[in-house]
Amino acid sequence: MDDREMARSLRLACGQNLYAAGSTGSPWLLASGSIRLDRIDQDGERAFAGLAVKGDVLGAETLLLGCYTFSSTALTACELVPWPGTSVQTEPLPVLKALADAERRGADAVSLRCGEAAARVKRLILMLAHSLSSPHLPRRMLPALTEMADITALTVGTVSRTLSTLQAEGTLVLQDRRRGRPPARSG
Amino acid sequence: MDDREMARSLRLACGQNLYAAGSTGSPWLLASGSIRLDRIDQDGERAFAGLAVKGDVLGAETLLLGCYTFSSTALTACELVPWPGTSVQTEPLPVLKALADAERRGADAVSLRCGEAAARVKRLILMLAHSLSSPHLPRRMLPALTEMADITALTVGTVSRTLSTLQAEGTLVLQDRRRGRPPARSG
DNA sequence: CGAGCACTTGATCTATGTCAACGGTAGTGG
DNA sequence: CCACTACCGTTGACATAGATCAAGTGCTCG
Repeated sequence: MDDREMARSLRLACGQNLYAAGSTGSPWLLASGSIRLDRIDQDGERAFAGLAVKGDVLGAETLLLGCYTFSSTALTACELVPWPGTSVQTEPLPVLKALADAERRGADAVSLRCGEAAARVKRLILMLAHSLSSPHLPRRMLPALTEMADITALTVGTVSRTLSTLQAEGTLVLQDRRRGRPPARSG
Repeated sequence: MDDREMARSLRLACGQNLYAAGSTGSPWLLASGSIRLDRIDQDGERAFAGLAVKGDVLGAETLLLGCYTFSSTALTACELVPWPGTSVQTEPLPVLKALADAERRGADAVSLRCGEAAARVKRLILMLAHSLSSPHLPRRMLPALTEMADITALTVGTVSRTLSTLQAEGTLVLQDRRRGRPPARSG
């Protein structure tokens, strides 16, 4: 990333939207944080469709379609840079990277719906914190329980109980227990 | 598709593998039928990762990586043609089509894990039969119950009961009730 | 200080899993 | 042609993970 791109980079607070499905725009590279992708299902409901983490490319489909297929919302604070940046857009290689990302993302999202509640929540936390080595996790790294519940197809209550169990076992150590109300959203 | 490609096209019987994760190869376009994609999860288990239907591109990641990311197995009889065929591989457009397919596939796979058993099974059947207009569905269009159970994260018993209910309701009409043992597999 | 939201926790209910028995179909080998 | 075998699918009885409903705590903001 050169200086121009650095200047065009974008920060999102937890809960902010990056873009909405159908709106026009261009692709982004997620430099840090985690983002939730949603689409409108056949019932008109906004439904979870994927999870993007550090290093992933988002919205590459705009190169083909001009507009975004999914909506995207920051699960935690995020940093984004324009993509593919200075390299020529007609080269296939960066697009193939986006393709590989999209495939892995889809498979990961499916795996968050497999198995028991504890396994699902653990897997989600590992995906969100996969760069961290210690089990000590700042609470702010995790999205709200409502989000985690949505992503894992569990309920808030179950996620809460599961997290308590994991902490009691020592599997997970969260540093600041409570979240409180998030900062006011501007999106 | 020109004559050369037609000649290189491939037919798969229900249950046959097209390729295995990690093996070398090139992309395919699924001309008819449905294919299940799997990957090896962190426990070494083969886990459902996506569902490809008529018109989808499979294995586009080989253009980047040389080898397949997922394993692929025919859920029903399939016809495949090499992709991107005669068009130049360095052009980004076909790759972008593969990208869009991969994204939709991921979101569809997630949606098959949402909601109650009946809704999940219904959604799967619609995806497999989306080209059909009538509710009358030849049983051979559907994959084995074990596959459907795996894909929807239900059990064989539940899928069976759900299908019975849907048929009793008249929501679904299957034409030949039973499947029996599938033909001997050569792959 | 009051309102609203995020989270926790308890009691109860239920959809679905588990376990098990059975029948039907297709392939196999005599 | 007829067992024999191996699955695939169906169905029932029972167990349970997680949903639902509900009450309560503690943030943060205005």
